[in-house]
Amino acid sequence: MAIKRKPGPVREKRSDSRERLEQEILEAAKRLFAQRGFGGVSLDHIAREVGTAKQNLLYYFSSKEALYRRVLHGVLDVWLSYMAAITENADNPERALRRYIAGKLRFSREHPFDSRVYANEVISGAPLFAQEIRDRVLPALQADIAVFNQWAEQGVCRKVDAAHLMVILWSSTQAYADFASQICLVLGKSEMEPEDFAAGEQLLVDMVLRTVLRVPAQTPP
Amino acid sequence: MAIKRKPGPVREKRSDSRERLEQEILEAAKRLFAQRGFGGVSLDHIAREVGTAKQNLLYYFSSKEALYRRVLHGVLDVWLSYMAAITENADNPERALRRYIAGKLRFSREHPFDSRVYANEVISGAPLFAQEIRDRVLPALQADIAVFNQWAEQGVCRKVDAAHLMVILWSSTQAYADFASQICLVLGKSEMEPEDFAAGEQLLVDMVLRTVLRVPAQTPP
DNA sequence: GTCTATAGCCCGATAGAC
DNA sequence: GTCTATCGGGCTATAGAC
Repeated sequence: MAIKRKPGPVREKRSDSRERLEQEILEAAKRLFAQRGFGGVSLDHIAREVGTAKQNLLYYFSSKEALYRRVLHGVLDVWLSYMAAITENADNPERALRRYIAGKLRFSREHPFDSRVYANEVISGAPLFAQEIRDRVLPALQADIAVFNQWAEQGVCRKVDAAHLMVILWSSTQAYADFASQICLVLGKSEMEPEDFAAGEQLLVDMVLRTVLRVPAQTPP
Repeated sequence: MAIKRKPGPVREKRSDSRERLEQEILEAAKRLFAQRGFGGVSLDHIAREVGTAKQNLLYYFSSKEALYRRVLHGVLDVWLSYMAAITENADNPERALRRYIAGKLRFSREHPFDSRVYANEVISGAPLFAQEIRDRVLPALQADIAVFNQWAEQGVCRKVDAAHLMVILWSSTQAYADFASQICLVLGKSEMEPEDFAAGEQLLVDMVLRTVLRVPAQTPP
């Protein structure tokens, strides 16, 4: 049966398994880079984690740095996918802020390794990442800032320094992933539970709404 | 003159120069560990930075890890020295919070490398540092939390989740050191200036006082 | 696509002259 | 205390058999 040897299905199968292994490599690399940083991880570590040899990693990725860049790129995809709440709810400041904070905290809970890889790279001065941050993160942040300023102009919100508000929102939500080990020590737990994220979210939402909204719309004393 | 050869002065001189070089090594190591993490720095890098050979580093410090531990210990000394504002002003919540935030932001501005070394270590799960955090940071944090709860009991402040408030204060102030490269991109500057720290401080103080104090005591609309 | 083998380099650490 | 020399090992990356 010639059909079995047709390029189509065969290529597809190969491509599928190739893609699956590639994905496994990227996941393992992400976890290790998150924990030890680029310089603290060897291709050998990553290869052992996925049960193959390091030479195979260099078949799928042209170099260690190329692998790291692919990890960074994927991290940014995930990061950005959690950040659209403000522009999507530009007609409703309270809902926009609530959803933005909830989304960023969900990102920290569901993707702690992505968060830490991103943090490591930014702390290092983003040597390999500055351009991608400029091209993909900055436009999103500036759109958010524009929405804040629009709210202030329309008089529906108090005028706040939107750039610094974004810094505070971004860093405090990200802390629940990046600094989890320290938060656990403070809370006296071995790992954070859903109610801890909920408590952080409630406080942060409270702080932001009190500061930004003209009409106090929420929580009891 | 035998006095010149007396052990006292000679030892003191040797000890002084030894201490000076030791301090130079620690400073250079701190800067490099802050930027690249433990695994991303070699003894050679550090030695070149202070103009000596790596073998000399191993004369002053018994191993790379021992050097790193000494850096961490020094970082914690500095970090803690900026954190006493709350317990020192337990009689005046507004002043305590204003000074705490100002102090932590001053730490970020004056000691960005210390801040980043600390952040790197915590992101990695604090493998070498958990004990020292438990022994030195936790007591300070718990004392602060106790002061918050005391304020709430006395009725001078609203009841807030003090642990999560500390997380937000800590992470957002630290962001001005750790994530400076990204904040600069957002602000469109090559480096942050005093007025940027002032703007962040003003917003954060505003948010915290609005949330914590019963009597709105400060800023205009 | 996955193996073995290996080139070529850099690493942390030690030994010993001075 | 600082130097040269060097060990043993791990590193990224390449070459080539299968």
